[in-house]
Amino acid sequence: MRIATWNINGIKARHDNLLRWLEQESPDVACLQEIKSVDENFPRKAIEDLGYHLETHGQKSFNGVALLSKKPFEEINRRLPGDDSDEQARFIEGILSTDKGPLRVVSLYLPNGNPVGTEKYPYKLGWMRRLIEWSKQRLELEEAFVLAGDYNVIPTAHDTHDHDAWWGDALYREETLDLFRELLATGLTEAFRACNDTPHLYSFWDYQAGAWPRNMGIRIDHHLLSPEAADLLKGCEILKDVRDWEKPSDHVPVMLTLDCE
DNA sequence: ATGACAAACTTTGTTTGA
Repeated sequence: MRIATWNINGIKARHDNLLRWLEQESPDVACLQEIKSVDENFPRKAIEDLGYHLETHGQKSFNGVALLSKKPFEEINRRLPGDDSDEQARFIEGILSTDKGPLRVVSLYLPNGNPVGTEKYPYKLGWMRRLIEWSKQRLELEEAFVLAGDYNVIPTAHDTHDHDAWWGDALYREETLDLFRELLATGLTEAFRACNDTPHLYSFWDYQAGAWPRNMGIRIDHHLLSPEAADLLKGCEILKDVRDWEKPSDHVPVMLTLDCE
């Protein structure tokens, strides 16, 4: 089973790219972020015509996540627990049946948190603490799950083109990395780094300043696996060619392969 | 030293993103 995560930066702007990519790669599951659409306006038909079941958790203008799956979802849960006042659409969980048992797949869009010093940064840290709690509770089930998404976290200096340029940013500073490590320490495996120790491979390149042609990127889109999912890990790769397409997102898809059907 | 790019809506500027 192949499970992609991709921040598409707007379904309206990326609809044709998404369709072309789904036809080309044919992932079993796709976790999308920044759909930037309310659920009622999400263009479903062409995606469903490719054979995908589609569930969204959208909001107007910003944020928004979606799950696509060739298999039907047994259950869908929207919103990350822990703060009923949080109105931002950043989390959707689906449960699938596989030949190795149930598999939970989450598409998440972790808050950016910039600028540090505004209310946005403590919102990010609070969201990460809620995700840690979610992970601890789900791990008690001892089932396979995949937390896939745009984490807005640069895990290590190997995941940026320039440590000094990024250090201190909300994506790459002590408090952020402490909580990311705490999340991993609940018992999760970061799939890409479990498969590939080559430094300076990225999943995001800014639209500005020629960041893509100069390869000034960061790796912030991740799959975190429960132990039961990590036992099924076969591979994980960044599909960077998509960044060269016409009208690209600033993120590229990252594709996880698990040994289940 | 500065700005630089894209998307959506608040739409001919502003807000957000990273």
